[in-house]
Amino acid sequence: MRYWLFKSEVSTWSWDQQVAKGEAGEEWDGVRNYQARNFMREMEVGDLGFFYHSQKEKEIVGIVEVCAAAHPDSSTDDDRWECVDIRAVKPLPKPVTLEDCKAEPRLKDMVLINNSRLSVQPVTEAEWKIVCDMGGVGKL
DNA sequence: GCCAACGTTGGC
DNA sequence: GCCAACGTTGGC
Repeated sequence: MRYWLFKSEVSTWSWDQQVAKGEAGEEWDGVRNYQARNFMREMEVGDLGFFYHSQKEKEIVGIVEVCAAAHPDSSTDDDRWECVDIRAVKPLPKPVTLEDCKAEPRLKDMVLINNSRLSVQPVTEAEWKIVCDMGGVGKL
């Protein structure tokens, strides 16, 4: 079981849209970055991830679960690109902002802080627990 | 709206 | 295979 972080601009694909897809989930398509794609290839069904709103809100707003392993990205004919499907699990009772993460010394190595441009990134188990605590997430 | 960081492209 | 030019992302 591994942990991840999915980043999206609200105007492109928001948490609310993700929630509206319900149990079926939705393709995390449109990723055109090799590093991000490689992480998606490593994902397994059941892995959990944070859903992060970039640019305006800059906060982790919810938790998602990988519900389909990597497969060709249906938004392009280019077979280099693959994506996974994710479904919303639950929102964070208290969203954790980028600022909050920067203020927490134990999160200083988070990829989110150190490589802000990577749209799909790994999260360590320790980081996962800290952010869940900060966000008021109870049992999943 | 600006700019720094980064990834990709293409000429050599 | 190097590197300059360019485009994109995302924090500020």
